[in-house]
Amino acid sequence: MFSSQERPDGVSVAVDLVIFTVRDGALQVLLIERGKEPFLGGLALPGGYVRGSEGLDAAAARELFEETGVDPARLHLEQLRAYGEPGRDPRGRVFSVAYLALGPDLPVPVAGTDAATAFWMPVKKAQSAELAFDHAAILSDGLERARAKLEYSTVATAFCEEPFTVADLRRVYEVVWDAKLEPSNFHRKVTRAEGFLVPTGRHRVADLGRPAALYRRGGATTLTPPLLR
Amino acid sequence: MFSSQERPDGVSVAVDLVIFTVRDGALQVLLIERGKEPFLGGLALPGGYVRGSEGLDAAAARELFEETGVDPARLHLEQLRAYGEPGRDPRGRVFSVAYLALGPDLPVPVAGTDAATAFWMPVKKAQSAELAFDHAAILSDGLERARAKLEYSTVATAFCEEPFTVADLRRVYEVVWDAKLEPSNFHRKVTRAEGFLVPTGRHRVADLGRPAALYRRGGATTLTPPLLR
DNA sequence: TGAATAGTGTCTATCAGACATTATTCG
DNA sequence: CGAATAATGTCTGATAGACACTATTCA
Repeated sequence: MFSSQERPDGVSVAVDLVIFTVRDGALQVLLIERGKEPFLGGLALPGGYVRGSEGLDAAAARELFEETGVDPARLHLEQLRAYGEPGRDPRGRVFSVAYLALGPDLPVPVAGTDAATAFWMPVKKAQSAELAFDHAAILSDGLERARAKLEYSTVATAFCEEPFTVADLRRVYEVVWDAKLEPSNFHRKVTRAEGFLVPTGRHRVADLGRPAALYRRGGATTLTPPLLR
Repeated sequence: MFSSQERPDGVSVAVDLVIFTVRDGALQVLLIERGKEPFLGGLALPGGYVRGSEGLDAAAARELFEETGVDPARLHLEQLRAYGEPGRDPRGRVFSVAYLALGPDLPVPVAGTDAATAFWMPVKKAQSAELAFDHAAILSDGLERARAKLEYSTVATAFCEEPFTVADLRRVYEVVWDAKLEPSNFHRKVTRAEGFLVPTGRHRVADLGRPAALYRRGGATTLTPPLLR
């Protein structure tokens, strides 16, 4: 049905995941130590081939579950972009569609199906490390996407376990943007933004200081007005 | 080297292009009438298979040139996203990476290499028409990306042939956003935005009214402060 | 001069950051 | 009470939209 010129052979498509969480006061990314060639023993983003019967989103959700054991419904998962430079994978022509996943501090992930070891690493450290394939570029794109989305969307709440406080949310912004934010102005802006936070009416008592009001995620996905960096 | 389970066979990767221009006071998209099955005679976005030796960006640039005869360097070209639902192409497992191209009112495009007929169609009309594959969704995603990017980036100038006037640029915003903008406030904002417009010192005399100052694109890619819809 | 478009100035409500102040809890 | 954090209030400068006004051209 196709000439080989029109429809190139030997092509495969994978998904790679940039999974971020806030942990120990730092933005961390889930990495694996590769259990096979190429880059055996090297650091890489989790991922795998898309199966014949599944779509890209489904493949990303499946890989997410296999690598972390976490229900994908509890995380924010969105497509980042596709990568397809001819030399990006020494095995041949492998296209990769990268996904960005954001979630609360997750249980330490289990070993994946590739018998690879998965673990969290601070993003700053991961950017200095040598990552396999073009994963350094994918990580960089994922970080920039996450930073940008915090401005004009409500995804920052994906990093928070419900219920959460305004200070919890502020620490997410501070860690992702690597910047200090004025607590009182931040409080005013996020509580006034329509559909961002829903008060639970309850409070969380800390070791010190006035108890903070607890919130759940609101229904809005876009943040109006945006919170500018 | 690979088991068939790990690396699925019979997979191909294509690029599809959402090419927008402003023409006759409306946002228009480049469509082709398909010259072969499937969807023979139907309307579709231009596109084609990625070749063995080229990357995604290169494939998009090549297809752009083949469909429009226009030097890709003169257009803004960026990746939109990847599409890969199993049933999206009746020929089999075809992944598509969609690109968004924005350019000034281009010469009427030439027939493509697939012996297909290419032509401009107003976006509103194209959204009512039946498009092949999942191209209606791709067009919709492209339109939303273009609308959003006009807010916080300088890409709107990609629609203007240099040199251009502030009114030319305003008409781009009005057509893409489908909204009227206050001319005087628009003028103030775009001329003050750092790196957006570079004055040429020259003016364009119209049939009527005071001659308008002519500008070229500035070096900035992000628009600060953003122009909100 | 009148019509039309370009460009500037002005007014006001709103919103940002900065920071003071009050509220609530624990030790 | 003192320390610490949460939450509200206040002040000021910047900006947005609305719109008046001036500038420049052609017929």
